[in-house]
Amino acid sequence: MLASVLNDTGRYNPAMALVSAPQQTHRVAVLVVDTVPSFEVGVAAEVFALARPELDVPWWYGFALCAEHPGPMPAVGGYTVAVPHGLDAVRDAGTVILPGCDVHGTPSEAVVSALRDAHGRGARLVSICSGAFVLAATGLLDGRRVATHWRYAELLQARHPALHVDASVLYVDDGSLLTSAGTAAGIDLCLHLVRRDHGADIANRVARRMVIAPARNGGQAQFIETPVPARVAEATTASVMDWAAGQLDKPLSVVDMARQAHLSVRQFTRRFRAATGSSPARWLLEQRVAASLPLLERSDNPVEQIAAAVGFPTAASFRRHFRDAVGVAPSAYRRSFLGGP
DNA sequence: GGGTTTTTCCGCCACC
DNA sequence: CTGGTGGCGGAAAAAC
Repeated sequence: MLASVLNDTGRYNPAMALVSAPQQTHRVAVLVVDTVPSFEVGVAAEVFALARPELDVPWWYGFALCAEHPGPMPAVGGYTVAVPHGLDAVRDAGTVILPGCDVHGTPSEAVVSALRDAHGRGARLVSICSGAFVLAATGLLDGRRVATHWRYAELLQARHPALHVDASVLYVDDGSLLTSAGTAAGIDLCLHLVRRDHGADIANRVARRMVIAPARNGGQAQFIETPVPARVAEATTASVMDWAAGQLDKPLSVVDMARQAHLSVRQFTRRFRAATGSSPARWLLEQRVAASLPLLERSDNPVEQIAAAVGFPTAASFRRHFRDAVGVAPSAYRRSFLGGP
């Protein structure tokens, strides 16, 4: 195990970064404008720069860390990063990531025009946290829904009144312009890009290797996908998921969901997997367990009653699946809340 | 726990 | 030929 972990740490070679992905759309440039935000740059490097020989994909990303003036730059944490690339990397990239920066800074004209040019060429512009301030300076976000860190939402809105700043979502996918909330939401957004490029299955495997949840708890409500022409599989699946999530108290089966989608069970299962990377029954089970958590925490209804309320056929099967998913029995879980510190 | 029945999943193939 | 679709059957999982 240890050996495989060590082998997996993939060396980053700046000289190779821009040639390892043959096509422009596969190149990711991370553009820093002042102090290097260690965590966010690290997230992008982890998702896009790490070698992933275990995945059976036709291509993976090229990666370039860049700044207007390449060379040593201070990083959060008190060390120095030798930024290897200049704005050329932005011109060559299909995806440009703007990690957090000083919200009181003003991006230079060179940076702004490099970003506008990249977007004009069809590149995706992606911000994490306060990176939205740099993106907003280009004017490209005007009239659009935008995510940023909740601490900066008001400031961003005040400075760019034409934006619709939404502080309640993890990220917003507006096709070629994507914005995300505070630091860790950058992980969600980077995985979302992988999902768009390679499908849910590959994205889930990347998430698993990063040892994080493939999609954050709470389902659709926490992120918004605007106009992007949603793929058929995602549209049908999403509406059935909404429908099913609204009546978890009933013992719905995969057959019921397929009927709701007006598809054969076979075809529905196929689309569901294409859209989510999981199977309908597994997803239903996860939803039921997730729905039981607040009931256990906030009510003292008997476990049997909660089992029925979230659609388990019997309390025995609820206990079994709860233990599988959470690690402890429902009663023990509740006790840990009542006892509380 | 252990055995039986039912449900789910997925490769495969035939059909537009 | 390509690509979406539906059904079959057996393995695996869940329910009982």
